[in-house]
Amino acid sequence: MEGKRDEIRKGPWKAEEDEVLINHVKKYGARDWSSIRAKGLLQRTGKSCRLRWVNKLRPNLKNGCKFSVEEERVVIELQAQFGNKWAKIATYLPGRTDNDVKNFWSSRQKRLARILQTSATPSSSSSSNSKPRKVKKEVPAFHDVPTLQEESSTKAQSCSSSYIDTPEPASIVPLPFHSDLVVKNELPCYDANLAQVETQTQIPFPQISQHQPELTFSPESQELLARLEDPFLFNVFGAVDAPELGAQLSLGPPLFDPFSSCLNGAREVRSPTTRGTFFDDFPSDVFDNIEPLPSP
DNA sequence: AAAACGACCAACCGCGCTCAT
DNA sequence: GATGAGCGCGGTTGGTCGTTT
Repeated sequence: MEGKRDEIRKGPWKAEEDEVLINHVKKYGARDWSSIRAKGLLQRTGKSCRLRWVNKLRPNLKNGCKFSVEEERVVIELQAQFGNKWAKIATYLPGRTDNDVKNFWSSRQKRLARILQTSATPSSSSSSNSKPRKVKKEVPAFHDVPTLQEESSTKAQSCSSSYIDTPEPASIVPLPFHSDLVVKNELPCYDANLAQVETQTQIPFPQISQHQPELTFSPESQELLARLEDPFLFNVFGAVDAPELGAQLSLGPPLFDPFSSCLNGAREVRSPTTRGTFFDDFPSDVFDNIEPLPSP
């Protein structure tokens, strides 16, 4: 009874709770989180309230938007520089939270790891045929590449970031290998902020060329780079799934404006001649020359 | 049609820092 | 200077949804 009142509520937030929290922030600002519970407004810890506000309720969040290619590149570069300082990295990505960045990076790492693991798996292992499905499933992971934003159609409703100003929806046509195109440096806040950090002057991606020794990669990325030397392979990966690799090899620009696809909910129509089918036709033993990664 | 699997995301937890007392 | 509350951050977990077989 009385204990119930003091009970701290956990789990998913209800709309009513959100409303209370928003009202509190309107009145008192985004602080005094603990007072929310002290006042009996919510049975949530201050910590939980703050998290909810920061990650979901704050204005101008890009909830439901996939990371764009540009954003992904920013994350990769900044991660190489700062390490897992997600909050810091998030400050360079308007509308993104540290949680977003963290989740994104985590997913990406898993994906990369799986790709590499698959590619490093000797074809002999497939002789067992124990898990044919696995192999089949791994390959398409590559042509997840241009479709980072694909699912945005299902979840993108609130991509109303203040800085996103996309006049017209970009036509979502995969342009697989336009490596001659130059990535436009359109990161809104990125440059301005980067200017404060000396070592970040290299970040605008167009300058990334085939040999750019000053580029700093995380040890992990360097390891990946060291193990994957087939440039053609990287081209297939494209600029998204292994952008740090792609950057090194001067891969192409973003394939389309992800924000647009996010905003209009359009779903990318994959050309039959994109990387996807490319990999389908790829000889399975092409990866045989890639050494397996040591277990981390 | 259903099971298996992977991707993604929201939320929690623990630790460390800051600041007021 | 010591201490405790509040807060921020990074790591982790669990649930949901979509895809593949």
